[in-house]
Amino acid sequence: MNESREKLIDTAIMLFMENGFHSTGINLILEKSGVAKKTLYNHFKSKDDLIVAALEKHSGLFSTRFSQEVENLATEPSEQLVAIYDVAHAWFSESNFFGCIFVNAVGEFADRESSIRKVCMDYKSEMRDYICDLCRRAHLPDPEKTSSQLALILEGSISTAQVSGNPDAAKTAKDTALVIIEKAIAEVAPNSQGLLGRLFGEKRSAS
Amino acid sequence: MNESREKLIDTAIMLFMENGFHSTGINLILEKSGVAKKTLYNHFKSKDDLIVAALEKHSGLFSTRFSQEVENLATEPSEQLVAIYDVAHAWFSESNFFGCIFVNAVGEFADRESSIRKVCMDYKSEMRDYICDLCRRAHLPDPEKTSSQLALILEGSISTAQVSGNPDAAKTAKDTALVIIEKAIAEVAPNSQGLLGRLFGEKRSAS
DNA sequence: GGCGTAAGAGACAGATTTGTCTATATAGGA
DNA sequence: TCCTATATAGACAAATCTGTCTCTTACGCC
Repeated sequence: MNESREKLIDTAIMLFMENGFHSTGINLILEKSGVAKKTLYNHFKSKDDLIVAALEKHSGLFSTRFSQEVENLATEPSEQLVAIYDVAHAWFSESNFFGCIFVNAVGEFADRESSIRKVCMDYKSEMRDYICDLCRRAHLPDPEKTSSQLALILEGSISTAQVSGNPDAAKTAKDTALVIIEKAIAEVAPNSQGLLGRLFGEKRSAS
Repeated sequence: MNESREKLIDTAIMLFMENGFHSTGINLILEKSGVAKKTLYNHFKSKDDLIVAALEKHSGLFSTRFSQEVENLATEPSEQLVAIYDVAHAWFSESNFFGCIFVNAVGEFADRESSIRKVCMDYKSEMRDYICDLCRRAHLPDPEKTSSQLALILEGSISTAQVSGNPDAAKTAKDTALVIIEKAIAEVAPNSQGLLGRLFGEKRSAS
């Protein structure tokens, strides 16, 4: 149901990612999606309304896809925390990687009260909550703090990969995250070097 | 000399930061700067040309201002590495903080061959080189790697503060950077806990 | 004083933008 | 079969954008 509405949103988010929001005209979205202009304004009040809907759908889709791929790579929560950065590396390597669409959106719509901005804030909270949940299940002593740090590292790798065009920013992020996670684990179990060695030993000797 | 040219660039970069590039029209720049349209196109070939010039000037200005403020806060290179995130916190707290203009620019101009993009890549290299130099002077064992990590953490705090509107992302970044720096120092001098305690002890007990 | 360069002020062209409106076609349910 | 949504197709209005061009003013230099 609402097939044309979904096609509009899907086409729009793709074009917004590639060329930005202001730079992408309504007419291009219509042409690429094969939908009539009347239909667009039948579903959406304005272009901004379409932007909000597109960001909202992408937020949900991306979050679930991301956590799904993390779960595909690892089962233990502590391993999943590290796998985040492997998923990020795969993402950065995609030909249609253009950075975080939500950060890009905030760059174009600075108005702090805009609903566009609100979607972006919500998405970032969601990602941090997801990481926080993993920290909790990994029994890290301060999940709130550690998840803020790990989310910030992920954020940094996205921007760095976007500007430099080099996916290896994810590897730097992984190295950094490992140090943070190791330190957090060491705080709650100072003499569990065996566990650490089993989980991360091969990574540390490789670096 | 070239007073109107500089006024154009200064006005443009301010408006680009606040409202984005495509969203900021030539006419607004002219009105705010009090410069005639003829003069603009006398100095610049096109709007894109003005954008490049504005980004280039801002790159130099911001880099020197940033390192200057770091030097004002600390003298020892190892302390300066940490002070970076205090300077960042002050920056995030400014009323006219709109994230990293270079990341925002890449978000709007995805073309990898564009000269706009090139300026952004050069700026990020410059910042990393600056941090790398500090790492070297702090005698950290692997300045290339550590500076990549510290630059990535800084990058993450910028995006996070931009989207959330909360300057405290700089504090999270500082905590994270401290762990990375401590670990790097521990590698080159495993039993210098006294030095570490003197440098960072009060920070650790506060966290 | 005269001259030439640079800038102010803004009309104008041409392209492009968002959004509205009309006319037409199509598909599903009563 | 007919009726009601919903879709297409696209002309059109009104605003806005970049970039050009003309006319006038002002300032520095010889």
